[in-house]
Amino acid sequence: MTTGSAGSTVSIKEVAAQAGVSPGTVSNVLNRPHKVASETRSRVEQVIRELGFVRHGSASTLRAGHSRTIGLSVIDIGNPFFTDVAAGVEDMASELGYAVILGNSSGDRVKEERNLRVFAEQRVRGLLITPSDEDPRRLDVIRDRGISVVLVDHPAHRPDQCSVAVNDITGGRMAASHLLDTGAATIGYVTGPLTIRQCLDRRSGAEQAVAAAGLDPARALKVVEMPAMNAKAGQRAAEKLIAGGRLPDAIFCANDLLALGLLRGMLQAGLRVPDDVALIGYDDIDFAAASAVSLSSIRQPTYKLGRIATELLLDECDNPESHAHQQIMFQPELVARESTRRA
Amino acid sequence: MTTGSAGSTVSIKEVAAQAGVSPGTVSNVLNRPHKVASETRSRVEQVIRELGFVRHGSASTLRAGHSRTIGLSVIDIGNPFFTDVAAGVEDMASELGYAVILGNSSGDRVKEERNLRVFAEQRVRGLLITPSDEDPRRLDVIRDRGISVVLVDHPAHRPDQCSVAVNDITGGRMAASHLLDTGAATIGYVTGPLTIRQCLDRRSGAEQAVAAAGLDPARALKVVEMPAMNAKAGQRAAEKLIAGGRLPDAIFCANDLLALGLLRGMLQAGLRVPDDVALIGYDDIDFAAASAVSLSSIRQPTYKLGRIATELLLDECDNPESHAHQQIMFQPELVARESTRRA
DNA sequence: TTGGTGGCCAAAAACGTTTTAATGGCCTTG
DNA sequence: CAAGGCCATTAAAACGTTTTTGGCCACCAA
Repeated sequence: MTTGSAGSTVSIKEVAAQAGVSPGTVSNVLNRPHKVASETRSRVEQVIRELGFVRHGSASTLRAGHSRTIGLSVIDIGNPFFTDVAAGVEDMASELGYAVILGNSSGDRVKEERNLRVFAEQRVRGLLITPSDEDPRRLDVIRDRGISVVLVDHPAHRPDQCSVAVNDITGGRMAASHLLDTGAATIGYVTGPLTIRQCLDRRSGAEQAVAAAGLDPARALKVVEMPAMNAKAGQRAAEKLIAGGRLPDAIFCANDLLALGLLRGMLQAGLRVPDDVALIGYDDIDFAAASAVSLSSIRQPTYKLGRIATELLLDECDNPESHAHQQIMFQPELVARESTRRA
Repeated sequence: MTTGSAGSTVSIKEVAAQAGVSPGTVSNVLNRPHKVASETRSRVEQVIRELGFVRHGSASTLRAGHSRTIGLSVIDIGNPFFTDVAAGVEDMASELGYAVILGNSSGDRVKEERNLRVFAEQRVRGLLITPSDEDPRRLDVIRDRGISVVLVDHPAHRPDQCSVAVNDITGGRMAASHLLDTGAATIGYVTGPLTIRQCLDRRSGAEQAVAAAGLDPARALKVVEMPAMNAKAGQRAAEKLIAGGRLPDAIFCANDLLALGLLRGMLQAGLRVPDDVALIGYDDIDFAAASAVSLSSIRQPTYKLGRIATELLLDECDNPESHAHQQIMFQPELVARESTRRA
C-alpha cells in the first residue's frame, strides 16, 4: 500500500514533517534537486512516494507567478488539419512538462474571445493561436498581460513575435498551375470566407498561376465563396456550381473538407471527376487518399507545425533573454492523385 | 482607452482601492453579485472594466479548493470519433464556464498516466475519460483525491459513478447481421487490440448475430487483430487478408479508420467492394460517406456523448448532494451504403 | 587556534483570492 | 424610545507553494 489517505490531499508540509525537514527543503527537492544533499533528497522522495503527494499546481502558479500550462486556440477542431497540429502541440508540450488547454473557436469571434478570457484567467504560460481574423488588437490584450503568443499557420506581422506558417501563396500557385497543366482553361476556386487569410492567399497564388499562363484571372478564375469550410459547404458549392450552368474545367478547393464534399456532390449529380471536372484540395488530410476519387491536394507539414510552434513558445517562456523571435515559413508540396489525372 | 497598464496584472486589491471598497466586496461582486448593493456593484464592475481586471484563476482555485477546469482524456485525438466527442465536451464546458484540459493518450498507458498526473496537479474539478484498458485502479487513485470521474464511451462497473456509452454489443450484432443479410456466409472481423472493451463487445455482438443465423462463430467469424486502429493498420490488414488466401465474403471493421484503410488496400489490390468482398465499418465518421466506395457503418451519437458526459460531470461537481449517478447507454444505428450493397 | 568559506538547511514572507466572523447603520417592532 | 434584527460591508485568516535571507556547521588555510 503506497496510497495516501482517501479524500484529503497531502501537502508539502506533511511531507516535510514526515521526512523531518522543512517545507522549503521539500520544495527544493521538487524544483532544484541538485541543491539538496543526496541523502536528504532520497529520504524526501521516499516520503513523497509513500504519501502519494502531488504538487498543488495552483499554489505553485500563484507563488511562482507563472503556470505550466499553455493555451491552444484553433478554428475548427473537427478539421483533421487542426487535429494534426493539436497532436504535435500536445506531444511537444507533454514532453516539456506542460499541459495544454484547448480552445475551439469554430470560427466564432465570440467563442474565441471567451476562450482567450479563460486562458487569461488560467494565467497560461503562453498561447498558441490560429487567429480567425486579421484583427491584432485582441492578441495585443493578451500580450500586454505578459503572455507570450506564437501564431500558428499565420505569419506574424511584427518582428517581436514568433510564428509558424506555410506559404499559402505558393500553395495556391501550385494548385492552380497543376490544374492548368492538366489542360484546364477555366478554374473554379471554392473557398471559405475571404476574410480568412489562408483563403485569400491561396486565391492570390492561384491568380498568379493563371496570369503566368497568360490568362486573365478575372475570366479564367471564378471564385465561389462559402460561409463555412466543411464537407457540407463543399456539397452545397457543388450544387451551386451545377445549378449555375457551365462548369469550369477544374476546381480548386481551399481545403480538403470542401473538396471532399464537393466531390460527393459532383458524383451524386452524375458528373465524373476528373473527366468532367478536375479537382484539387488543400491540406492533404489522411482521408484525401481514400476518397471516392482519390484527391489531389497540397500537403502541409501539420504535425511539425504544432511541434515547432510549441517549441518556440516554450523557448520564449523559459529563456526570455536568449530567445530569438522567428517567423518560420514552410513550403507546401503538391500531391497529385486521380482527381487531377490528365484526360 | 480602457486597457490596464501593460505588463503587470491588476489584482482585486487595486480594484477595491480604486472603487473605495474592500477586497472582500470585490470578491462578492465576482462570485455572489446578489449579496452586494446594486449601486456598489455597478461601481465595482465599472472599475473592473476600466482596469481590465481578470481574476487570477490559480489564487481562486487555491483558496476555494476547486478549479473551473475539467480534464478530458481520450485515446486518439486523430480519430474523428473522439474529435466529435471533444467538440461536444468543449461546447458544454464552455457554456458552463469551465475550461477543458486535453490529454491524448494515443492508447499509451504511460502517456495516459502522465496526463492523469497533470490533471491531478492542476486540481481539475472533474475528469472525463475513455479508459484505454479495463484496469480500474488508476481511476480509483484519481477518485480518492476527490475528483469526480465520468466514463465516456465506457459503461461504469460501479453504481457510484456516471458513465455515458453506446451499446457495442448491439452495434456488433447490427453490423454482422447486416452483412449476413446481404448474403455473406463468412465474415472477417478486423479489430484493434482485443484488450479494448469496444473491440471485444463488438466481436461478441457479431458472434451473437452469426450464431443467431445458425452458423458456427468459430468457423464463420474470422478475427484479424491489429495493433492499432487507424487507416494504416486497416491497409495492412487488407494485405494480410489477401496474402492469407481465401477472403471472407464480408468484412466488419471495428472502426471506420480501419475500414477506410482496408478499403483502400482492397481496391489497390484490384478487388471490388462490395462485389468481391462486402465491408462495414463503425462510428460513421463524416468521411465514411465520401470514401471511394461509400462506407456502410454503425452510427453513434458522438457529439451528444460528449455534451451529456460533461453535463453529468458538472452536475456531480456543482450539486454533489442532489446528484444522482447515471449509467447512460445509447443505442447505435445502422447506416447502409454502397460497401454492403447486395450483389 | 582563528578567520574564512561553502554547503545545507530552516524560518518566514509573499503570491491573490475566498470566506468567516465581526462591525456598524438602519429599519422594524414592541 | 429602546431593543432586536437584518443588511451591507470590512478585517483578517487561510489556502499550498516558492523564494529569500540568514544561520549553523564542517572544513581548510594561515
